[in-house]
Amino acid sequence: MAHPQEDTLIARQITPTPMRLLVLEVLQRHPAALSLADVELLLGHADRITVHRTLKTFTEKGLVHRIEDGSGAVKFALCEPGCTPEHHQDLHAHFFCTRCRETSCLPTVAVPIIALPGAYQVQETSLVMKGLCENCASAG
Amino acid sequence: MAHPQEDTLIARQITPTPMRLLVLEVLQRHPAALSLADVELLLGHADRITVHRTLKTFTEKGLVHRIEDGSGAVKFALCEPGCTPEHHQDLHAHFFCTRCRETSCLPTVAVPIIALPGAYQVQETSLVMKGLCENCASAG
DNA sequence: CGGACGATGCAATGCTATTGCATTGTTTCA
DNA sequence: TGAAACAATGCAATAGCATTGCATCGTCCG
Ligand SMILES: [Mn+2]
Ligand SMILES: [Mn+2]
Ligand SMILES: [Zn+2]
Ligand SMILES: [Zn+2]
Repeated sequence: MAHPQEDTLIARQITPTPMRLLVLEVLQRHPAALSLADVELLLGHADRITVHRTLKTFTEKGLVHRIEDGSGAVKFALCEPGCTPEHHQDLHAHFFCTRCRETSCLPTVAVPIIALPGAYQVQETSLVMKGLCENCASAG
Repeated sequence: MAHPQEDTLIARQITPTPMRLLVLEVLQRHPAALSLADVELLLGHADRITVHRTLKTFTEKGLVHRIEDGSGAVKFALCEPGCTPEHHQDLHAHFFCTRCRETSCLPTVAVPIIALPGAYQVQETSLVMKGLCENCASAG
């Protein structure tokens, strides 16, 4: 067993490959949510498209979730262990810092369940807050 | 007084021009939030960049608000009369239909005020729900 | 009239996401 | 074992949205 990450991938029915292990490591190592460009940069010399498809596979298998924070680029973050592509356990809010442009998960802030008037059928709810993150707020 | 919309623009300190009156009319006529491409299409032969700058001006003056619904394109919708660029009165949720790709304001659904742990400074909160709109849900 | 300023429109560019296709590598099975 | 089948990769190309540069036009003053 070379990498402990292999089990993580296999558990989600993702064939482990060197590239996928590298992307997973980067996601595990960084606390903030990462965009495609972020991952590409952190990996050094990785092909952008392969990383893109890796993240797409991870999303489809329930290993990561997508965060649309309005920054223009979709961010990705690891899911909780219990998540599946259909039923995510980690339905939490996200925070986008307008100063350092970092996006972070707020695992303690649950997305509220809201009853809509009329015949709306809600499939997904996203709650994004913008402002200054803890670092930037204290840095002035 | 040629157009009744002129007063609306003047009240927001926006110089009325033919293009701006046309864009405002389109926004008033359509209940759903509109993207830049939507407005361009509805206007017929309008220059995309001019419409873009018109919407930017409208946003800066507090006449419309931006909606980032994750569709890839930013949507725009008219604000309530009391809104200013700094203090929006209409802090409501939005709904994006995954079938017809229309985005609508939910004026009756207020964005919840959420206290964040730590030193976060929230400037703005966005609550977007995805699913089937009333039309698409009843159409099956 | 002539300058100042704002609005407009065309061209060009940047950035993100996505697809096509050839190649490589690995698994499967006769 | 060897060939077919399949998945993953990487380069090229494309699409779509947003934004900037710059020249032009029009209007408002002085
Ligand atoms: Mn998250
Ligand atoms: Mn709205
Ligand atoms: Zn920050
Ligand atoms: Zn719909």
